[in-house]
Parts: sequence; structure tokens; C-alpha cells
Amino acid sequence: MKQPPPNSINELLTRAENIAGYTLSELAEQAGISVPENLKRNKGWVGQLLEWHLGASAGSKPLPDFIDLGIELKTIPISYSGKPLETTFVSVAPLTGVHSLKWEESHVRHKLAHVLWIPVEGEREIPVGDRHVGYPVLWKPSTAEEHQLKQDWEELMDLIVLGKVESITAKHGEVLQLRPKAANSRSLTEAYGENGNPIKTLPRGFYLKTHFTHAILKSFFN
DNA sequence: GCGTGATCATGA
DNA sequence: TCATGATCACGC
Repeated sequence: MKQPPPNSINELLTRAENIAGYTLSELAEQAGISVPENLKRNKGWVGQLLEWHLGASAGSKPLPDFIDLGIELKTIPISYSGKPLETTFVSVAPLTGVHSLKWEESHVRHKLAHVLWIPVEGEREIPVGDRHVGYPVLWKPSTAEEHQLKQDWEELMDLIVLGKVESITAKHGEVLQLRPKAANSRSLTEAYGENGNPIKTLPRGFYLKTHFTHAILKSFFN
């Protein structure tokens, strides 16, 4: 049976600690679901499995996974040495109606205000079912970390407002980057053009670079 | 199409 | 080898 939402941060942490060390096949069996051969067509499978075990609110609403606790759940694939294998998706980037949007009101800040990180073995040579869940990390950005995030967010949003979204690459930003977030390269959404006129462009999302998430994990396990 | 969950796959 | 740009699945 799917877990009910946790009633407190401690309850959530305890649940997360209790699944640490298990393999994904063990957790899938408890959830009554099958383990895919690989994640090519099931990219969100690990995240959804852990949502089930921890009692995260389902759905595709732009809200924290644990609404009452204000906590966001992020699974993060790690290498044998404990380094993140992938960047971490944060949120879809707003491309219009953002002329006076401030960092304090941004989805990025709200999503990253309080995050429960759960490392999961992610090397592709490890069969999905054999991958182990790691020990959870409950994180709030430090003053310095939030400053870095704010700087990058403001730089990227400035470019968006100036109609330069199509000149933004993943190399912009020190810790936060803007990249496509779409079904495919034919997806289109509205954005500001260089003349201030509306254009159609690829939907984008904000992602955390791996060196940033690696530093978060290291600070907890050192 | 949007927003959720993310990882894939190829060029540099 | 690895990060960038592309992509997969689902609910609505």
C-alpha cells in the first residue's frame, strides 16, 4: 500500500533512512511494480518509486512533493565514487510575463528552499534492480549557496527578458543552467524575441550542475 | 502544451 | 570521457 504523507519532517527522514541500503528491486516488490530493463523509456521511474515509499503527493502540480512540510524530494544518480552522474532538473523556466519577476518569487528559489536528496546508484552497468538507495540528505541552501543560485538565476532571466533566450547555452551560469526541457526538439512555447515581439521557441528548464550537487552531498558525508 | 519525474546519446 | 542538447512517459 502506498504510504500516506508523512506528518513531520522527522517522520519523513525516518522513512528515508529506513529505505537506505535497499535495492530498487526490493523496493519495487514492496510497491508491487515491476523493474524495467533500463531507464531509456522510464526516465522518471526511480523518482516515482521513492515517491511511493515516502508518501509524496502525486501529480504534476508545481508544488513541493511534501506540501505540508514544504519539502522537495530529489533522487540523484551517483557514480561509484559518489559523484552525481547527471544534472538535477529544478523547474520549467518562465519565458514570458517575467519582466518584474524577482528571485524571491521564483520557482527555483521555492523549490530549492528545502530539499530531501536521496542518492541512488546510477552506473548504467548496474542492472536497475540491483542499484542501492543511499542515505538521505536533508538540505537547505547556505547563504553562499543561495547567493550563487540567485546570481545565475538573475543572469539567465535578464537574457530571457532581453529576448536572447535562443542564445543561452548550458554554459551560462556557475551552478544553475538553462537547457531544453521538452518532449522533443519540435516542441514550441512562447518567449520574448529580440525585438520584443513574441517568438516560438523550445521550452527550457533550470538544472543544477553536478559540481554543485556534489558539494551538497560531500558536505553531509564528510 | 505544461509540468511532473528525470536520463539518454552523441559531439567536442 | 563527459557535459550539452535531446528525449521518454504520464496526467490533464
